[in-house]
Amino acid sequence: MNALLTSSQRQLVRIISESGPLSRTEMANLLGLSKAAMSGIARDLIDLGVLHETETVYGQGRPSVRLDLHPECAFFVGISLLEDPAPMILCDLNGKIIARQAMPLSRDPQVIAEAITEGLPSLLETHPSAKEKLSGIGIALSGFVDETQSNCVQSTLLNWQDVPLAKIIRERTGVETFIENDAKAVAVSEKLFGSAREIQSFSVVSLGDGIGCAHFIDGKLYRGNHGGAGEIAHCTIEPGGSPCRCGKRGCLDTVSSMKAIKEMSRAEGLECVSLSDIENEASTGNAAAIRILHRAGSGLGLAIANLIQINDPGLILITHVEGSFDGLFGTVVNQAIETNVLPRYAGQTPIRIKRVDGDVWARGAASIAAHNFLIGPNTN
Amino acid sequence: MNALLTSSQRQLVRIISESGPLSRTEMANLLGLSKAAMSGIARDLIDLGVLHETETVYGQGRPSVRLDLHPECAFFVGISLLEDPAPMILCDLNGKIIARQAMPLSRDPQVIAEAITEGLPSLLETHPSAKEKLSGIGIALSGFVDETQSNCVQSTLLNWQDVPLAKIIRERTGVETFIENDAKAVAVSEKLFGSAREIQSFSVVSLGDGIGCAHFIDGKLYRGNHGGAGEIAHCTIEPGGSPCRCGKRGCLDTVSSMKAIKEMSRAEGLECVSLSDIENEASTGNAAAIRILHRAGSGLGLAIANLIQINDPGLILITHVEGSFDGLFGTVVNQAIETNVLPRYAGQTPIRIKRVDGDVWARGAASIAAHNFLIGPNTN
DNA sequence: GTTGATTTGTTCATTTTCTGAACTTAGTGT
DNA sequence: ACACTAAGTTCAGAAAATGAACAAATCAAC
Repeated sequence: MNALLTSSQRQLVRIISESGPLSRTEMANLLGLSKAAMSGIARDLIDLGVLHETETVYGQGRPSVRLDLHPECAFFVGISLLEDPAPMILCDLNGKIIARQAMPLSRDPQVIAEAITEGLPSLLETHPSAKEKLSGIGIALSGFVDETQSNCVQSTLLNWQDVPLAKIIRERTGVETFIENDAKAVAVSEKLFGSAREIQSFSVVSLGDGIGCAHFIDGKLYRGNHGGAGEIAHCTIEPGGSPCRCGKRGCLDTVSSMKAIKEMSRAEGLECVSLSDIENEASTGNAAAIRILHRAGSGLGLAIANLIQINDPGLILITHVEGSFDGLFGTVVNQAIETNVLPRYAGQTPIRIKRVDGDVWARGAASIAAHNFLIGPNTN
Repeated sequence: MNALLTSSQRQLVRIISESGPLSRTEMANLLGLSKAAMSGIARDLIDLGVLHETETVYGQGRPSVRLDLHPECAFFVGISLLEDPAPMILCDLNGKIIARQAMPLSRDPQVIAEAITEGLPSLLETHPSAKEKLSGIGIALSGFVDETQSNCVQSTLLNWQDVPLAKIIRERTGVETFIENDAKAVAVSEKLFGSAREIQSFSVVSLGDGIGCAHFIDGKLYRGNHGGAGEIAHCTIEPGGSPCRCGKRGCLDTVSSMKAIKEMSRAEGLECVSLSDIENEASTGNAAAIRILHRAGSGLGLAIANLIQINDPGLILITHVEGSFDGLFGTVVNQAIETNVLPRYAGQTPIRIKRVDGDVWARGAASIAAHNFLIGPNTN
């Protein structure tokens, strides 16, 4: 369906998805086209059901009519391979989740493809036009993905090496499929559906059992030369520090990930299932808890400060699933960022904290499919 | 002159400047145009004197003829405001330096504009067609420059705050003028004229009295949200370390810049005018010299390792004016990079060392003008 | 109210740009 | 000398964008 759009039509879809609803005149200016050309392109896209007219904006002169993407012109399926069972969601172009189900996780690509094929019909049944308008499947996983978003180059969690997962699923289901690293998928969903819509360059730091990070640069996901951009978790934060599972020492992952915080707590004899537990201990004055949170927060703050110094992003978005960010940990993180960023910049880079729910990964996965639908593989 | 090129013509110029000489068929494929369209566009550009035919490549079938930019279709002037007197060079589209002269440095933009206007005629006289084909002036300076490459937002060295230098010079000389941060200018010249031509994403780290850094990402200079991308010099490398002139502590600048190395040497009673001096001391076993070089090298290596982890560039190009990089310092830098990069990546990111001469900044400045001529301000 | 100013969006003839197909050109391989 | 291959050209026709005139929908002012 996307293939039958002309290049101008695709450009238009792209700027609307980036800038939100726009009038025809605004779009003409943004694309450098004449009003006459715009008029035709907009009409065609409305006829195709891709665009629709929304609010009317009154000013001096004839009011302008904003055009927006029709949320139900395309549907996407997103699957997260980070949990077992693997969540599987159906959502529309606005990122609205329409249906949710789960499938068994497997390490065998063929079995995954089979499970998806089996799960699809019941998922698509939840909306009358989802089946015919299904435009892509997205998959989020922990690991490295190549630039075609088709092959998983390496995944420790899944024990994969050069697995052409997207191709296998594409062949099995007949639906366009793309895979992506978990953190990068979250960044794309924040750009497409979330709070970073209008920001061209930003970084997402996702805090969970591990620490993920991904960058948008000049409006595009930057994947890095080997797909490894954003591997902040293995920045050395404490030179000569504790050994990390990656083989080196003092990685951010050994200090500030939830996994590390839990382990350090356990070593100190503290009960810690979630961040709140140790925050509670700290608030009652437990020295060990305070020490752990301080160390973790300073580490994460330093890493983010380095990121700011190196890339000067327009926003740092910290996403977390754990309890809260208002306690000692969050405070220390913010302080550490402040003290390690060039004073000229301190406070200049907005830091936004966002608590996310269990749907992040699946929704991120769906956004990968949506992104490929909206922007397409080619950057023409 | 550039203004009269059509958008297709400009696209073609851009891909040749990025990929080097190409045959018409190759260009047609890269741009997604038909051979017929290419034929016409190429003919027009050859008639305009922008392109010319170079080697003929024999294979099966009719041989293909590579087209390249005509080096003398445009000339550029580059000026470095980093030294007094300020070097001023004339170069062609290949970055070949045709003439060199100098002008007095000033902190008054009007005086600078005046000095340039006075210096231009004699510089342009050195080549018969330079005057009529002068296509831009580029200026490199130490400080922050806005995204239009026209205003200097802030420069400590020149004691400037929001100085519209490019506009002033443009008005005074009537020539298109762009300014840029020194490190970013070097990155552009390496992409355009240097050893990073074919690499889409890379970072340049320039080591001198200070430490500069700039990134190319997906074929474009990434300036950062406030023009501050690459301010690696003020990454915290030694938490709680020595105070830096920026106001914080333990910045890379206080450990690994030539300025820092020289100061540390002096504090230890060692004579140190250039890096070679202290390298010599170290090679004779002087413990203090070894300690200083170790500390400086580890710091720089750690910072570069962080950069690799965060951005996964396709190349790190370290430029330096000082003596050599084969001694202890260079060895320690490389070791520190190795030990602080995720083992999976270690050795995957090429590190290239390049000794540069005194023309770097002026040539970098000229490349900024060339870049604006070739790519244009608009990314259409 | 009515009128004028103002800006959005449409229509249509014209121009610009690109394509497809046939063709020419300049080689290689046998 | 002969077919074979691929590069590049030509040209008629299709596609896309433009400019200018115009219709539409509002505000502001009298």
